[in-house]
Amino acid sequence: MAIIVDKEQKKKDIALGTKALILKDGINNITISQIAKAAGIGKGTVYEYFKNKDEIVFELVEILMQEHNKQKEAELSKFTSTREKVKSFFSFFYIDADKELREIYKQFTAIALSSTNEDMLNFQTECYFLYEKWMEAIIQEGIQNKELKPEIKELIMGIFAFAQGAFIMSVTTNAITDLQQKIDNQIDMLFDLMEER
Amino acid sequence: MAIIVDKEQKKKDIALGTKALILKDGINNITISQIAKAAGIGKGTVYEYFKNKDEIVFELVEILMQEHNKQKEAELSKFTSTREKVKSFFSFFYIDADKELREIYKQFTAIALSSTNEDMLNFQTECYFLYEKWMEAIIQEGIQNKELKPEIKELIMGIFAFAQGAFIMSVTTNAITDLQQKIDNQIDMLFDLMEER
Amino acid sequence: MAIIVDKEQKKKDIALGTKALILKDGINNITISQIAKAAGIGKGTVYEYFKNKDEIVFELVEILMQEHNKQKEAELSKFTSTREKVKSFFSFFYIDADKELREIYKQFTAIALSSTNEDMLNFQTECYFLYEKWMEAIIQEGIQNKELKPEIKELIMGIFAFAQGAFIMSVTTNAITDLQQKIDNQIDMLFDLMEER
Amino acid sequence: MAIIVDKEQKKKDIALGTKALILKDGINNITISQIAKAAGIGKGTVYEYFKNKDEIVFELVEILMQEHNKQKEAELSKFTSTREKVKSFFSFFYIDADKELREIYKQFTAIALSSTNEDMLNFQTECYFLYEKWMEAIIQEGIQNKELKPEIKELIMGIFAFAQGAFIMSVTTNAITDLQQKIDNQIDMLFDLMEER
DNA sequence: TATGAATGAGCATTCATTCAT
DNA sequence: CATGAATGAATGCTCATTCAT
Repeated sequence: MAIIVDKEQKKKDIALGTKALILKDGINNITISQIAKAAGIGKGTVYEYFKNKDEIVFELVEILMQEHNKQKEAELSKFTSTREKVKSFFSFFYIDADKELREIYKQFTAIALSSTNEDMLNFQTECYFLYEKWMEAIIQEGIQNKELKPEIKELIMGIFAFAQGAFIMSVTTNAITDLQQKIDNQIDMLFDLMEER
Repeated sequence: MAIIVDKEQKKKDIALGTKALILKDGINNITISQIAKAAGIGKGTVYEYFKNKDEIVFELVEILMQEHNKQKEAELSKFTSTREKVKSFFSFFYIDADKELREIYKQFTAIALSSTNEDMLNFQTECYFLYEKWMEAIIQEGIQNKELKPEIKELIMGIFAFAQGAFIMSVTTNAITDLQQKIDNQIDMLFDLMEER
Repeated sequence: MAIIVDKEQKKKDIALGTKALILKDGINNITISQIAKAAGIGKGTVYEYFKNKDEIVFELVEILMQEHNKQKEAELSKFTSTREKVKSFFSFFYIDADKELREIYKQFTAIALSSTNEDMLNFQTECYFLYEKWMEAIIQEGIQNKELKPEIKELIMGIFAFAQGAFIMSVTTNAITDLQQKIDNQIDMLFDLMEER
Repeated sequence: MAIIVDKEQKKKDIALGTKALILKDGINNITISQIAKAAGIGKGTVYEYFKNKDEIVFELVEILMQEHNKQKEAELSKFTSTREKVKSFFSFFYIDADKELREIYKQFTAIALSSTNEDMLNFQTECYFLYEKWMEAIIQEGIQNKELKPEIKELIMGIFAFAQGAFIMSVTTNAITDLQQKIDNQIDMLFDLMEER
């Protein structure tokens, strides 16, 4: 009988093993050798689980995202007001607990911007729609609770763009210092418009 | 004196020579050899003008930005209302005429996100402040014209972040289709709040 | 006893399973993984039947050759004249029915030419002698029938070399188009010399 | 001023440097590293002169062939009878002086047989036509000298195939020992048919 | 000042074979 | 008997940078 291995789990282990490497050296500067060593396996073994280097990064981002989403979901359930939920939603961009994930998100965005890879595009689109639906659900709940006026989702989607842009500015310049305040302000401004009075 | 000017001009020529290459193959996929050939000079000569490959990209972006800013300034002077001026300001992110520059901006942003280079950070910060001042001037003018309520610049700066984020989403996903409308809507929404009635 | 037959049969099955792969991708481009999958067994199991990859190819060629020889023998019995028998003998190099086998023979010849393997040499020598004896029997029969003058076998062996060389030229260049005609001509020429008049 | 290098000469030097390696280890077993070392240059430098590994082998074969052809031409001029010229022509396949070249020819044939490369096919076709023309010229001369009956070239071309095939048999089996005699016999037989009496 | 020849470290990927189960 | 997970050696090729001329 052959050795039975939980392939799915091992994939995850390998991918997660790259996390520390990416944080230390950056996605572009890690080698398959390093990945294999970090996972405690041979170089060839990596290719038993992943077709190529890119896929490892994809897997890692997917794992971390799911993990993050689970935590975020729990976190959001603690808040009752929609405003607080939304603020909490975007706290990813500034809270200390998400620092590492943010660093990976940053690097991943860099790859997305320089890549013409179709898979990358699809992956990012999926992510976008996932968060969009999530946010819609939050908003919808707010509307049903009579918290919010039945406004168009366009406005709330604007916060996505704003938060993303503000985050990028904050990491590519020295000009943005109080990212949390900026994001919260924007959310407050929007909610002041959207809330039922 | 003349020689100095020549040297400066040659730097520009070399950098501008890379533009077509970058648009065709991407910054990450062009070689010093190609750059030298495009500029009609030897590979070694490139290093007489630039310390390394990155600097060439910096120079190019700087040149293009200045050029773009000059055009934008002329363009803005055509509009009388502040709202139109601001809309025109952000039209960079969608008008066809800026397509090429946008592609380079995209790639440059990717570099900025993955680099930890101090020069890069400073360059981006400078750019940010330049545009911030510019926008402030526009807003200030609107206030003096009694067009706008003396609102905080924070709001208008929000559009920067929004536009940047929306742009990045539009190029990294398939989810954003009507970028112009989204940006214009956001501006309109903001101006509806800010305008004197 | 039954088990031994089974083992021998399984070896054949595995080897025959590679045939389609070789025709599709070439001997040099197929992997043990593919071979195992084609045979419906595990990679490790392949090594229960063969010492290494080369041996599988040997086995296949041997099987196909025997198969081919059996068919050829039946075919030859249909002809009464020695000339026709000889022509039929060499038809391997051009008839459509042997196209696949020819492709494998071609690839096998490439291996033989680049290998210094002793087994390979012996295998090829055996094959040579087998065909030589066969041809001798045909010629001998022709002599006994008073069809042929008791000529030296050298001449007829020359056709072997000719046919082989012409075949190789036909597959390594674009210069040889009518291989059948060329081979038949050569045989006719030789028989015109050899036949009793 | 740049360093002036005779690129064409250096290409030749690099290619010729691989000759000993090929004879020692075989074309398939030499690495770019070895080639570079043999040429006394860096690995990268090899790629300044050749697009890939295959091209180096092509270059070598071309050089050796031209060299061989030059010698052969001189050699042939020493003979007056067409029969001797033709025998000398095919002596390549057995004389000791061409042993090395023959080894390379053998390996190159192996590559040709296993490759589907278009360039290889064209190269081989060119070679074939070159030798065909050459042989035609020799035969034509024999006809004009009234040495030969104005026979079809087909017959003489048959020797090409024969010699090639006999050579391949001689190196892939242990069955052919007196290759020279076999080839000479075949030529004699043909000339006995072709000569004016 | 200008050149371009030379470099060599660096890296992703493949695959025949082994061996623990 | 059968397996398939694990391996790691092996290799072609790239390219920013240097430096002799």
